[in-house]
Amino acid sequence: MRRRYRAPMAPSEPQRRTTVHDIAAAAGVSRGTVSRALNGGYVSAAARAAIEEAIAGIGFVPNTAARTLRTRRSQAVAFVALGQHAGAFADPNIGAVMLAANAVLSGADHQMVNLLLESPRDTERVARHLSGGFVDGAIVVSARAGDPIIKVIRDLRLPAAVVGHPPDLGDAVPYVGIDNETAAREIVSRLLATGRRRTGMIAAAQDRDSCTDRLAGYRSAMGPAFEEHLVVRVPGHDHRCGADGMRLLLEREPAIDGVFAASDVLAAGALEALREAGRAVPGDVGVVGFDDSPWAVWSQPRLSTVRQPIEEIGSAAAHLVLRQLRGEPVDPGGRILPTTTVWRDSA
Amino acid sequence: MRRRYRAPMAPSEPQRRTTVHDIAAAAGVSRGTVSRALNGGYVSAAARAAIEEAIAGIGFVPNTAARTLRTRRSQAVAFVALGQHAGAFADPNIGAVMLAANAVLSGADHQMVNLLLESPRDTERVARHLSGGFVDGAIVVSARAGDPIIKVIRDLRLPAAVVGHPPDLGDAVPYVGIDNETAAREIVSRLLATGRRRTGMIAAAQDRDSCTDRLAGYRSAMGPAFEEHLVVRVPGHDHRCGADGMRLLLEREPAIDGVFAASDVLAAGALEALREAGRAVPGDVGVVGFDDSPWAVWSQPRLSTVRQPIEEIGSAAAHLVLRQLRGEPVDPGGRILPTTTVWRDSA
DNA sequence: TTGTAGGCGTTATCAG
DNA sequence: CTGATAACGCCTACAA
Repeated sequence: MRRRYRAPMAPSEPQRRTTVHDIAAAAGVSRGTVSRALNGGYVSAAARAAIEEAIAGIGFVPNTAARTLRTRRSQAVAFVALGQHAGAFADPNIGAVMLAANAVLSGADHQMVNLLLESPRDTERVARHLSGGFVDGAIVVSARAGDPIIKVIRDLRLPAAVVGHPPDLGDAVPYVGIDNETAAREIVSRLLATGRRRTGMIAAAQDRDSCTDRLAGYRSAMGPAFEEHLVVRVPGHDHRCGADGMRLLLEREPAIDGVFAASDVLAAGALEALREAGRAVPGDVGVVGFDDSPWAVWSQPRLSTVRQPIEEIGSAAAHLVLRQLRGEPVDPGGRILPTTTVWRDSA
Repeated sequence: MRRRYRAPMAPSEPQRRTTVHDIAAAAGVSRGTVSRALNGGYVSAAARAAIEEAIAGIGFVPNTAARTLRTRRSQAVAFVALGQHAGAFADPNIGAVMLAANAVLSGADHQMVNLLLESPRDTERVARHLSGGFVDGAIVVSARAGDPIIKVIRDLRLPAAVVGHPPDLGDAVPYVGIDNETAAREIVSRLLATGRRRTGMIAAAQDRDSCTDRLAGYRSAMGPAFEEHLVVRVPGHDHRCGADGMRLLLEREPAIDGVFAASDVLAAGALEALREAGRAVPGDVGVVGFDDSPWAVWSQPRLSTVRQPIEEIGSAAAHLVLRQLRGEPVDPGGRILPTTTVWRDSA
């Protein structure tokens, strides 16, 4: 039952909102008293009651901008995601980090604001936001070497924490992450221990520390058996890249019997290519991934992979920022959290 | 090469930042002139040059809080995601909407601020943020009937747009979405046209309009053939729910030869259950999904599904808010964007 | 074209 | 315990 005509909505003129002033007048006290009542200072029971009644009656929400201006604190922390091309927020890892960080910040009564960086134009505007007192601190995820936003944060001395550690990070900003190299070495070693003779790797673009480190771990596990042509590099993290990478690997080394993919989604793509090629997994070829993402459990067969303590990473980053906000000293450098190898059916 | 000892970072005392005042002094002009130079007013070439030099020399970023307080505009728009339990931001649909909205807002030099709502505590704080002049407008995604944040926005008369339309939305907030019912009817009809006799549906929890509408579309396509026991309801959108739902359906109706899943991820789960049960897809059972998400193309076989114009939805929502911000009247009610049926291999 | 001054809504200081 | 009063940093009449 759709109405035939609906008047366009009036151009929204921001209605005047009630202020401390109004509350003070309604309650018959001074603005100072209202402010103290709100922020937990000494206020007589009578005054407090009058103020609460006034607020209940005419409603009141403190103006954030004014409060921020005065106190120099916004009670907000930025969650900055460097999203190149596609959705950084769509990455399940980042989503989980975000959720965990939000929970911690929320508990400390801080608002998490997500800032998405995609274009240079974004960078500039986000830099302005960070500099302009919009937030008290920042958590940065998926930064690459040379990301300008890191420099902005450092110059600003904005309390911050970085998830992962871009090579050029330095000591000015603490970070939290995992030991990608060791984790990769462990799972590859385990794969080799299942009797594989020719094990390759599907590696991703090398502009992020996690990628180089995982490759290093593979190399170290392979030891003298390492051969350059067993490593294919793919541009992105999607299953098509994984499939293409696997096909290339099969071409280069038809006798391949093991594959380490730099992420589960790549491994899932590899499974597809192997299926096409008529190779059995794990019979003919053992496959392992990284991340323990939804792909890992939905794949056929389910992937053996490395689980990162994502939630812990998110909350550690949040705590790192909060600690700085409270003025407590924090050790520079990184917090490395432990990973676990999850052994399933693909190897 | 790890240093053995690193001094803890000094508790960050927010350094004093340079203000218009400083720039004015350095450039030998008044604060008013500096402000005008920044905001495009009449300024002599000489003054402008001096000001720019001063800024280049000592650096300057306008204080957002002060500017917001004065102009009553924050140049920021909230992207509010009602994330129940798990990551709303992990949902690829929401991620894509977000990206598209960000692109539009970014082009209009507005900052998109993501606000994540999970707990009641979040709701309260986010309401405060929206009310407190932190943002000029809001885009709301995945709201359900009765979500308190909608009421907050309505009461505030905050320029906003809702993605999807919770049943109790009313006319105060414009929305943008798709016609779930028609889209569902179309794809189910097409499935039926492949000669299926017993077609069931895996439906999700009914607290969201999209779910009820998709169910309605299925029902309408089925016509007199509709039977209550052919519909199973599952609590969430993950592939396990899909698999469980499919198993239940097989149990209730062993002769089933068609399934409409309310989302691709559910359909993917259904495929798994069908594989277990030894049913061929699409030979024995035809399966269709909804969303055209990554699941659809990675499944074996690839899913026939409904594609939503996600990017258009995101940018339409952003434009809706921007238009209100510019004071232009907008028609209340909804913008319904067209969907397309994507026919692949699963039916 | 430029300088001056008032005020946006809060909180904090300081007398009462 | 409470009430004035002065900032916080910026923009914008208004006057020069």
